[in-house]
Order: sequence, then structure tokens, then C-alpha cells
Amino acid sequence: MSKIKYELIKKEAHTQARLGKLYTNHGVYETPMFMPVGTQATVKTLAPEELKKVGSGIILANTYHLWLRPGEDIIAEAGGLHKFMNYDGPILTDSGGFQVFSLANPKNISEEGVMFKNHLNGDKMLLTPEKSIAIQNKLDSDIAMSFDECPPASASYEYMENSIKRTLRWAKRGKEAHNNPHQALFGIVQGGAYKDLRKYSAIKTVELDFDGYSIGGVANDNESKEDMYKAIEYSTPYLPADKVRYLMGVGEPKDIIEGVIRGVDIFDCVLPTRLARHGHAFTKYGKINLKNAKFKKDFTPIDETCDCYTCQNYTKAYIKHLINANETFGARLISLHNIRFLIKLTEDLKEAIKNDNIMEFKTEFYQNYYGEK
RNA sequence: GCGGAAUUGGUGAAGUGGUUAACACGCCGGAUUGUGGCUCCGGUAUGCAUGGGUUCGAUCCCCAUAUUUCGCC
Repeated sequence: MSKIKYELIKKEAHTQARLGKLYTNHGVYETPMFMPVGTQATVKTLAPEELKKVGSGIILANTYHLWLRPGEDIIAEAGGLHKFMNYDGPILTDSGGFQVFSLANPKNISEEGVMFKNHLNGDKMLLTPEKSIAIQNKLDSDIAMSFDECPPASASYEYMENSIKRTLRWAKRGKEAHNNPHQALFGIVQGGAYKDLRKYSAIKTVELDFDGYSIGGVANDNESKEDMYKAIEYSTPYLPADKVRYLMGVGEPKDIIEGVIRGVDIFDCVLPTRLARHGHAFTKYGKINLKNAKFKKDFTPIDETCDCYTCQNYTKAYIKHLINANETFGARLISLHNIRFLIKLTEDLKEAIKNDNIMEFKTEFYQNYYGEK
């Protein structure tokens, strides 16, 4: 019957970084943590066992997509999302809120909910906080997300203020509609890079008392790094220490480090898998593009220091060939590596928190990755 | 051997007597942050088979040569 529990193990001495433990119905995991994204009940190209092997904990699936296809009833009939997709680790479902930002025309947002144009067949569909929660209840994920609006970072103060207030009303409605005793429900803090709006949103969201808290609305709309870090800094001070904090949609190595330093515990991002499909790989010494001609005869692994299956067995030249030939095995190999890279990063961050030297770790990482002094 | 047609970048090709030779693929780069996977954005022929000629000007007109191709003997 337990939903989710966060235990703060240790705070880093010089920053807000936290080492914690997350107890879920599908295992106990340490944070900081990176969640691979499996929108349509699959982390693209990868099998569940492979995800476990690279050390991933929670994965993210998407309410909106699974609602449209195959439909939450079919997944419920299968015995829930875990059984349906054969993943026995924890699953978090996004609420569909991000689709408000990416799919819906802004004028289709009302107090009641959001009108979407179904991207599969063009049908108009209404997603409301109650509906989003009902779908997530049926999907039976470990963590459900509140249905929020994710306004563009460039939104005006006025728009943002109205938006966060509506998101708060939606959060309350969603919480009241929530009806799955072993599923946790997270609230989402919005407010762009406006200090008082982030504060207001955080305090009011916490008042509603959720099982965990997210910081949303970052890394969109060409938002500057500076604004992203501000959005985090303006939010985390108002979040309770005994609840987990999740920064939504963030996954560049630099942003994960900066997020952890500002007190974030969980991240998710499509970047490792999307970059992989386009031939880009993370390495200790920066991101590389395997399509580049210089890798044609490079018979060394993507990253000599990496312990993943890909780096243990395959060369850049081979993977470049697969990507050039549009073979899916190439995307698979890089996806595996990229996810392992980010998870390894969180492992290193955990170690740095234990040792109270996260700023030193950051400096060294940046030197290697970005060539900074 | 005779006659016809063709010859434009790595490939398939469009095109006009007059500034920067269309487009597609490929190639070379770049992008990508709660995913509408195989997308988006750049760059990529100092030259239009070769040599002459006509013209103020030719990739586009004329001649020759070469190559390819089709038909006939």
C-alpha cells in the first residue's frame, strides 16, 4: 500500500546537492537519478533487461500517447503498464501536460482542460486534469504526474501568472480525482524564470501536499541556461526536504550537474535516445557526431572509459557505418551508450556528494567535456 | 560501314543566347532537453564532353573530334 517514500541520506557540504533513497513498489533506488524516456511504453530500441543492465531505475511513459494508442483500457486489461511492457522496475507517467505545450494551439486551453488535435487521425479530443489522472490510474504506473500547462519560457509575466494559477487549480482537481491507492502523485511547479511566480507556485503546490514535486517549464522555447538555473533556484528552497524533486525534461550533462547542485533528485530526457537516432554520442570529452567523416576508420570505442555493452564490443567506424546505412542497430547501440553515460554521471554525482567535493567534480567534468579551464 | 540521338557536379537530372546553372539523392557540417523516431537547418558544379567558330556576350547557335546509345547493312 505504500506509494513512494523519499529518504534524504546526505546533503553535500557546499551546495544544495542531495543523496537520497527512493522507495517504490518496484524497488529501492538511490538519487540523483536519470530516467530514460519510453513514451510509447518502450524506451525506443531498447529492451527492459538492457535498461536494467545500464543501471536505470525509473522510466517514463506518456499518458497522452498511451491514451490514444493502444488505449488505457487495453493496458489495464493486460494487467497494467508493467505487465504490458514487461518492465518490473518503477514507471512514472507524464500527464500529457507537455503536449499542451508541444501539440495544442494555445487558444485551445480552457479552465476545463485542453483540446488536442489527435496527431494520429486529426480527431479533436479533450484532456482534462480528471481525465489525465483517470488514465494514469488505469495505466497503474508507480508515479502519476499532475496535469499542468507548460508555458513557453518566453511567456509574459501576465500570461505566466494566469497559467500557474490555473495549473494549481488543475493540480487540486487532479488530486481529488486521483483514485489508485498504490500510485504516487506528483505536483508540478511552474513560473518560468520569474522569481515570485516560482515561489508562489512552489508554496501553493506544496500546500496541496503531493508525494513528490516537479519543476516544469524548463528547457523549452530557446530558454537560456541562465533562466533554467534560475527557475530551479527559485523553486527548490520552497520544496520540503523529505520529498523527492524531479526536474522535468532535462538531460544535457551540464544541466544535470547544475540541477543536482541546486537540489534536484530526478531528471528525465529524450536526449540520449534522440541524439542516438541521429548519430550523436556523449563521451567523456564531449558530444561527438558519428556521422562525421573523421570516424570512417576509427576502430576505437565511442568512449574508452565507458563500461557499456556498446563500448565493450563495437567501434566508431562500425557504428558510423550503421548510422549512415540507416540501420536501426546503430541507433540501438548508441542509445544504450548514451543512457549509460547519463546514469554513470549520476553515479559519479552520488559519489561526489558522499565525498563533499561536487564542485571539484563539476570543474573536472567541464574541463573534459567542454574543454573549459 | 551508313544514318539518327545524346553528352550538364559523386548520382538522377531541369534549364536559358545576357547578373549568383533549378530540384532530388549523395556527400560535408550543424541542430535536437516532461519524443508526432528515421526530422529540421546550412554547405556542396569558377563550370555545362574536348577543340575551334558565330556573337558585344554562349552551357544554350554552327563545325570538327571523342565517347555513349539506337536503327540499318
